[in-house]
Amino acid sequence: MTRREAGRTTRSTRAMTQAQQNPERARIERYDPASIERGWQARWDELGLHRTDLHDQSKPKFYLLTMYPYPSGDLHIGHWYIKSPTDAIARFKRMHGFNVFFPIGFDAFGLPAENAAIKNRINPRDWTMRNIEHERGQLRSMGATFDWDAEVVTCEPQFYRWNQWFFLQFLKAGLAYRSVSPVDWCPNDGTLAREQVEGTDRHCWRCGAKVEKRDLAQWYLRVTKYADELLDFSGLDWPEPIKVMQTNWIGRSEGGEVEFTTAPSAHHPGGEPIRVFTTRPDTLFGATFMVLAPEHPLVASLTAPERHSEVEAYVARARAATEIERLSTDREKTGVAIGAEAINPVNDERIPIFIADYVLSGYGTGAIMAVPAHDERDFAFAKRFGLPIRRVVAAPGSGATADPGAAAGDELHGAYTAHAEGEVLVNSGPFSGSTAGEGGRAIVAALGERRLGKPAVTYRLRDWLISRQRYWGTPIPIIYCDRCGTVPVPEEELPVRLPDTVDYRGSGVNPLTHDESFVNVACPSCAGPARRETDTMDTFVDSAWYWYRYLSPEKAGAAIDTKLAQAWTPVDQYTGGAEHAVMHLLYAREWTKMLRDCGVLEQDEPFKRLFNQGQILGTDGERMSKSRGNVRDPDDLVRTYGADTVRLFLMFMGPWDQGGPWSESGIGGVHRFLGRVWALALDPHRVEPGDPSAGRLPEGVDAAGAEKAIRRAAHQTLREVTAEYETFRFNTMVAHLMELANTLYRYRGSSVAAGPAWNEAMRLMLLMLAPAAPHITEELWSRRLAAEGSAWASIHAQAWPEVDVTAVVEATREVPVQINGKVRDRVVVPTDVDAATLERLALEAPRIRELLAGRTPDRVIQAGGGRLVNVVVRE
RNA sequence: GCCGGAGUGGCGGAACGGUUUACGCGAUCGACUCAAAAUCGAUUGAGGGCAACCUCAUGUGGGUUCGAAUCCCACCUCCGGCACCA
Repeated sequence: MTRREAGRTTRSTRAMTQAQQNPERARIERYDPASIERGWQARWDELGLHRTDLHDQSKPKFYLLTMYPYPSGDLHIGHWYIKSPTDAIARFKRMHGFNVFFPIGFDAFGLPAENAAIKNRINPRDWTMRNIEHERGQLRSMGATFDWDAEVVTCEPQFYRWNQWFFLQFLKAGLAYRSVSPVDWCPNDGTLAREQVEGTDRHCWRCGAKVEKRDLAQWYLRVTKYADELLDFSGLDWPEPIKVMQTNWIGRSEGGEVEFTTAPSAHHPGGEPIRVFTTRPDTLFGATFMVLAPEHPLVASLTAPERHSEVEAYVARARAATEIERLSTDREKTGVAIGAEAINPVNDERIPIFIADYVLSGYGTGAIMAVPAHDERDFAFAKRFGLPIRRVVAAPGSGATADPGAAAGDELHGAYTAHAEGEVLVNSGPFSGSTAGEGGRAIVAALGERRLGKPAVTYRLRDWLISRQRYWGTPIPIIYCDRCGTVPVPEEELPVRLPDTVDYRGSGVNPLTHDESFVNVACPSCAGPARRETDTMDTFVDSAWYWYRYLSPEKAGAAIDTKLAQAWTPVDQYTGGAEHAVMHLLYAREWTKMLRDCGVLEQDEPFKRLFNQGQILGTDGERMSKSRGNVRDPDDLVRTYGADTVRLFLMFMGPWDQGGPWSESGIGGVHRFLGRVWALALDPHRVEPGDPSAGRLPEGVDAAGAEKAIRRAAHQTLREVTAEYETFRFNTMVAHLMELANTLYRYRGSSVAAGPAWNEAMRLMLLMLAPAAPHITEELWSRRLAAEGSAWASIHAQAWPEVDVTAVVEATREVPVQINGKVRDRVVVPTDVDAATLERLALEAPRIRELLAGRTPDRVIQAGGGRLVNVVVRE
């Protein structure tokens, strides 16, 4: 026992003795979190209570992961909202005998560091490291049981070298590739990351300039390969909304691919195939024009000479327009004819070809057949440009028939897109008259025979663009040589380190591009002069696998200790915000699948169970952010109330998955509750002067009855609270503990106070509260042990208590009696009453007899095995 | 526009189809105190009644049921995501 411990024991023993001898006068010290929390945090650290032996097989493992923070400088109350309940889960699981691994780290690469560096002329690394140091202190002040030995900081070369190594594996496996594509570009600051483009008008976050598109050679990861597999969530216990969002993001769409050909003309020989993707092959006869994306590769060669200037102007305009402008549905359709025609393979009809920005180059084939009668967008375009509209699907009984003249498009006020039962094809040559479903399949089959069409599936999911024109990220390990082309950096030369000195030249341009010592390098293959890739990786790369690195953060020979990964992953429980639904959480799944395909891992999925806590907003209802000035600093709250109160308040506020605007009006109530627990534990005999019934047992209750009631309350609470921890219903968990405290308060100062039942209840109270409020419970636990003369042992190393079912049963219970569904009386009956007796007792209840006034009930219903009786009587 | 989620006291929120409003905040009153704070106790959905009690209330309107905050249909509002994806 340490000196401090010894001192504490003497003090607390003395306080208790005084209280027992002189209940009227004795005053215990008040609950003062500041004087106990630091001490216990240091003690836990010393003892290594939270260091996990990953090789310990004697206990079942539990990998608990919470999303690591970005070190922006200050954690706000929202971070605590995620982390303190998660820590309670860790402690709860440990008390259940699990070997819990609960690591933490820092998502240390990213834009704010560079932004601050440019503004304040400091190195992004120094800025980041200083913030991390500060946040470590904040996280420790919370009293969380993070295993700091496993900490991972992603901007360290020992971490990011493995990003590079993975990239090289992906390159070998054909999962990484380079391609020219349009990226967001700011005229002042150069290329922007996706998150640097703000607002619906898509402006640069730093200078406010309009962002446009530029073609750049970029590195991609071939994640679309996993589209179908990513749609499979079987075996994952994830929130339904996240699964829905990912499913929509992946956007699988089934249809057919149809090959049109270009018609010969004065400037073009024709015969060039143009493939289109459609989900409505049944409407093929209704195609009256074709639209290509402005970026479609055939646009230049197909455009008629006299149309060139107009087409080029349109393409340039489409390129400059912001994406939102382009994609906005309420904007009027624009486009130009390119002076060429396509031939529809089903009827050899020649239809004009347009380019229009409502057709996207990145989806399907970048070309569509336009069926204005059955597609709203095509309809709007046709109306605008005066193009024919031909109806080819008719609802039964609509009057439209196979007769071509009967269904002129002019009659339509909008596209007919509904799918009515039994709708049939019209104006569709040999397919007219068949139902839409059959006809569609028959059309695809007919085209298939001529090799002009086939069933096809497309996805909205795109490959992952990982190139960022930024300094503060993982350098992409590639060298460009004039003689050898694109050469990967040899694995043994990893890591490609970020240079320590950074010269921003006062602008946002990637400083790596003008760092000669970084850029100039000898080609690994021919030793001639070559240049390094200066792009770095998206920071979502780091978070796509960081939890594997926690298992062996120092390991030098490999990214992941595969043995430990096999034993410890997938993660059993992941907690974090839903804002990462389709970014981080999807990238993480993709990365694990890519690692599996490269033979690094065996598992298919990273996170078995996921929980999304709600988001704490500012008092203004907006997202908390420094720039809005609405962040709440947890340090202040901890100074005022102590970490236990803050932790408990965050759990008590409301359902964990809900969040909402920050309001601390109730925090005093939670603090008061802990003060009451403190008083119950240390001063059970006190008689409050303000309570007329204080110090006496409730009317008509003897000591034995009181003890029984106390035990019942304690064990009932234990039953509820255990279930609530398991299902993360922390708000009602706290409420139940408050109720138990209220119950005990009724017996405070009475003859049963500090008696056997009371002591048992207090023991359970402390154990139940321990995961949520670890400091106060540890303090009271240690005093309790000292008072008993037992050796100290941490409350957090205790086993979770068992419910004594015999304590919970009651001899009698109260049953509400309803007449026609309205409660009119209650009867007290033996717990084991049979249905017939219950009915008789219910009908004999005074109010019931009075209200029935001699009438015979039509029915008597007993609900829930006799928990309620409803007497039905007709008026 | 499409896809999710949510609407319960003055407020945060409880409630396996079965006693609506647990727990907490706030408010009012009382005890302790010279006083205040802290602490302790009581009351607190709305309306009516001296009372015991009665009536009405879970966004709106219907429905199913002995019984609906809960299930079904239609609508309104708020929050989140996607947004011309052929």
